[in-house]
Amino acid sequence: MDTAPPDRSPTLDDVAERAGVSRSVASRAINNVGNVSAPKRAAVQRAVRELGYIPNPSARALATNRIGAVVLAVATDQPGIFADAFFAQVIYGISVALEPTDFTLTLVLAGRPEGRAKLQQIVRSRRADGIMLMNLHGDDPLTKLAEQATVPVVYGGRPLRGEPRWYVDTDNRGGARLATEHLVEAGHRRIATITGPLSLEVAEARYRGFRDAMAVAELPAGRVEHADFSEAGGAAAMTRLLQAYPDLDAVFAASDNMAAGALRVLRAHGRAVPGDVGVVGFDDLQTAQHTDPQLTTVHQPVPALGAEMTRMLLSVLDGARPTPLILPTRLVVRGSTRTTDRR
Amino acid sequence: MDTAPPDRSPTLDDVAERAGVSRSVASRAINNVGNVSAPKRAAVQRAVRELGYIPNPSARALATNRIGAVVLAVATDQPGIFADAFFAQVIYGISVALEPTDFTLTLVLAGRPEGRAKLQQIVRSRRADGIMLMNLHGDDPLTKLAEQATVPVVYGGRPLRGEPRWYVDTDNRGGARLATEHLVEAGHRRIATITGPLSLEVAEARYRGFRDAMAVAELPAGRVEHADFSEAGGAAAMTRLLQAYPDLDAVFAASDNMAAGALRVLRAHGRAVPGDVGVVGFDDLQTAQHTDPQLTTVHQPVPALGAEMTRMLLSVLDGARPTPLILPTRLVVRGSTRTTDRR
DNA sequence: GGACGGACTGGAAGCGCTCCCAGTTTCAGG
DNA sequence: CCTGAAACTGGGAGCGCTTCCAGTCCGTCC
Repeated sequence: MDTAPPDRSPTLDDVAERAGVSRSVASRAINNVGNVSAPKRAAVQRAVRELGYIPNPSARALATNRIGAVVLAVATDQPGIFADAFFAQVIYGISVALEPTDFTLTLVLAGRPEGRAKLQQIVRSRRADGIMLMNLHGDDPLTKLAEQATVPVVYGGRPLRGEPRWYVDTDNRGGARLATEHLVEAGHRRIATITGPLSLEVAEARYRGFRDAMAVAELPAGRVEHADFSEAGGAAAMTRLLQAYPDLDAVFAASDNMAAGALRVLRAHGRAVPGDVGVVGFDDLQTAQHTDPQLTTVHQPVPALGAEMTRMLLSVLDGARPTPLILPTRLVVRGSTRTTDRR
Repeated sequence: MDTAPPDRSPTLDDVAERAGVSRSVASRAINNVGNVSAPKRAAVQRAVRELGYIPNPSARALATNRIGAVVLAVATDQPGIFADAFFAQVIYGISVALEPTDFTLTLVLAGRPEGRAKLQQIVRSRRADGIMLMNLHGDDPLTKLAEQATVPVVYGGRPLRGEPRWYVDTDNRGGARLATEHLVEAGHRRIATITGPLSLEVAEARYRGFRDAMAVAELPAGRVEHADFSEAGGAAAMTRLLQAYPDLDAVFAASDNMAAGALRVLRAHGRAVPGDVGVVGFDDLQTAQHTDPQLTTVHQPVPALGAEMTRMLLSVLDGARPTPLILPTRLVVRGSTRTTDRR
């Protein structure tokens, strides 16, 4: 018997020996780089199959300085951000885009200092070939880390200041504008908005889109409360809005969660939706379909966001120099807004 | 000037040279293994600091055959499973538990064949030191993979058949029992249930808990429809239930999403909740608070599930032999059930 | 004072792979 | 039949780290 010892997984040398070629030829055959004659290539492939050979990634990484991993870093310290499906959907998109490749996804929650340190460690020690960075707040120290990184960084959403070289974003401004225009068309005039935290570019952009539409419609855009994208925050903001502007007849909430909170408060105050007050959200997460009435909202392609970030990063790693990408949004009309002008 | 060339990150040799010791001593000092005198240890630490030395993980992995990564594999092919926050919460728990360690989290969606192949690749090539495996269906081929794996596998939830050596689960049966008992105590007698797919142990366990409680209360447990844990599936099942058992006065749905769907159908059929029909869900995800009325449900500690899986895996990697862990559930009473017996 | 044991040390051998480069073979063209 | 270029091959030098082990140094005890 000359079967390989079963307690050790086969190495490239084993493959080479079995195929009757040198290690270099085996390596070249396996990696599909040139200069291997057809018969030897076939012999190597056969040996690989017979031995069940799998290259050792550590050894390969050591030799090539390429790891075969990308990291998704989410810059948040609040568990709440993981309370809805947004990031799950992003991750899903990334995973699908990564499937046909040999890359692996590493996940880092870079909110709290420990997580940041970890990300820094990963980046500095080259445990990943590239970074996807999401949810940066205005003055986030991660921006610096990203700038100094020796591996490419693709942003998901833009940071508040500066324009990174590579990013994928959603058309937040356009979407917010769409939502507001929809309310205007339905005959609403005293439209309020609940924004997200303005230290987030996405919140800022949606607020700007709201003001764009209001300006075009020549309506006052002063009915504003700020919240934190959460249901509770939305509810609190709605309460404040009702107190400050009891005459409001519509609300554009910059997230579905906040819209859900607003809906709850409106019902508690006896305001009918959409009869008395129209409500539009943003995101089109599952939540939007669970509210009563179901939420008219702006759909953004969340898995596509993850997938496109991944594709962009991979193309950069591949030497390409892609341009930033803005994904489209669209309005999904459900039950929380009237579709016809009643006045 | 004899500063290190800036284009190359410092290696262990650089550290050793600067500290005036040999590479071996430097290595031992850095890894805190014995036989290094105090002054040399201090010298090494100083050199590490001054040079900003970070060990190269690939080289270390190659030499030690330990990678410093664990993988979370989610055995699903439906994007829907990522539509709610469940897995996001698990991931959050894992990340937090991993933070104080040097381990990194790799995520694999092992639903579709490509993903499975990838997981297999990762396991066989030792790209990870251990696996956390979730959401196994009854006859999932991954079970085999897990059995053959040379690295430890911790299950999140039990597989339908067999009892793995290491797992963390939620007390699904007890929770379902709690939920059903609650309905019984509120005076309901014609209680139906909407189960999850019974190829999932979790669905099976919750169904069993329901029957447990019904048996104790000496009530018939035949009002049953099966669904897929989703909102739409829950709605469809509710429709079927109403048709088959128009007299039902309560529903235990095995997930919040299905309960939300049930709620929607009940309202459409003019059944008041909780007046005419009491509804209890399971999970206590965010959804449960967004429905109208808010959902009485069984709370399960999802981040803790992730965290405990992680801790268990790490302890196994550390040589310990922990026993399986069942996390407690508790009933959260909200608006979808009456709290007092009205009859 | 010499021998012995324990604490340290550092040279060197890998871990498994890639890739440079020198050498060999092949073959077309003159 | 010879020459030179092109195609292919395989030896070997790393990549940066851990760890075995033989050796050195020291203090101590008889």
